[in-house]
Amino acid sequence: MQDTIFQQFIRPKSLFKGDRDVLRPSYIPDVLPHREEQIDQLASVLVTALEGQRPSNILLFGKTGTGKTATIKYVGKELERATSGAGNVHFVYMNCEIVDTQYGVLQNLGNLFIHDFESRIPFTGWSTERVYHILREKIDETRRVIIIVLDEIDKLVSKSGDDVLYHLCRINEDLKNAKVSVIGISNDLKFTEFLDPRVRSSLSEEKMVFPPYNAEQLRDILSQRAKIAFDENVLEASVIPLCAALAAQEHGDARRALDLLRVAAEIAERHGLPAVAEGDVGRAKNKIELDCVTEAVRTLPLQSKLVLMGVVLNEEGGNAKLTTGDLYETYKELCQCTSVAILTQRRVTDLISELDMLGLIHARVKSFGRGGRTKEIELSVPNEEAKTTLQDDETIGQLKNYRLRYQTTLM
DNA sequence: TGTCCACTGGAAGGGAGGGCTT
DNA sequence: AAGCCCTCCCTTCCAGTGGACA
Repeated sequence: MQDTIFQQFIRPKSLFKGDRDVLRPSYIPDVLPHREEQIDQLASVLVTALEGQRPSNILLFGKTGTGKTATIKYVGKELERATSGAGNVHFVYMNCEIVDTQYGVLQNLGNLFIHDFESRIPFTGWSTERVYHILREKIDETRRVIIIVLDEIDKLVSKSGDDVLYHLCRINEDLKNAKVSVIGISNDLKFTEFLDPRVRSSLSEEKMVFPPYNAEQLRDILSQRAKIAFDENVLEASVIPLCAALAAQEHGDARRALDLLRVAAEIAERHGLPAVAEGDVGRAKNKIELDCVTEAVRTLPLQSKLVLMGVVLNEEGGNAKLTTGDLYETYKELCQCTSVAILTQRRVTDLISELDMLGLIHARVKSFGRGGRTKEIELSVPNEEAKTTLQDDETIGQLKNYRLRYQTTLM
């Protein structure tokens, strides 16, 4: 094989033993280290379902990567296993970041109980009230205890209010044969403040908080998965502790720790190395951060891209901090250049807030006394990265080598 | 102490676009 | 075809505001 034209393309032996999905956060292992307490607590509440009774509604809190989703899915699996054969408990999971409207949640839930394709609830067209009616009917027909898990429930509430939760919390009053209990999962401890008091008390019959993992616990989690994912001696001794330490710094995020390990291994593999070294973890960290930025920028709507481009070009022109007014002027200029409709300043302030929430820019309200009160805006990601990704957009691409006409500097 | 600037950010509502019902 | 419903994106209107300045 040596000296043939194929030599350079031969892929080195994979560093992964088998399925690399083991290192993805979506993988649910058979054992969840350091979540025994939470599992027991959940089991003690949900055991009621096995007796055919409605378990209390539960709210789970905890930052990202603290194992909330994995734990609840694990418990759900166990619960269904415990009832195998009888099947009198049905466990339903829904992520409210993906389905984030009232109608959407009811429609998706409803369709889980409708197996006949013809009579499925359409994704639009019906009144919410009607969808709720069907859902209630279908749930009642099951004659089971239904446990509905709403992940990222805070996203649903902040976007569409608490009407769905109100419906779901009082659905039992209208059911004759089935029983429903709701489990909400949230990153945000304070989200219940926005709920109607009746919904709040009903939903938080039981509350649980998932603490962040510390570095030691993260090491255990990584070691457990690494055993499944890699052969021995593929990881240098310092790799897992380093991944764990880096993730522990970020509020003990197990998801981040797993990503670091997986990406580090992929990098080492691509370089044809026989093992993963400490340096690969550093490279993985940079790659993950950069990928997050490019992905966030790439998927922005055009108007937001133009606003961001305004920030990028201002920074390039030496105007690193700008006000809403300045940015709006730049934005209008860019719209004219690209023949895009100009939005109002009110709308652009919302886009600025969205970019801020995505972490692409940093905008804080600042008062300049008689100079008025406005936002001070700066880019919070590398300029080059943002610009290159923005220019991949067909419309923004027209602005290559564009120099701003309007330029001011902040006092 | 009051004024005033340049906004901020809430509220209400319009209209386009998707699709169902009658 | 007309009449609904729901969501999304956007506009219009406007009360509220932190702090420099007179």
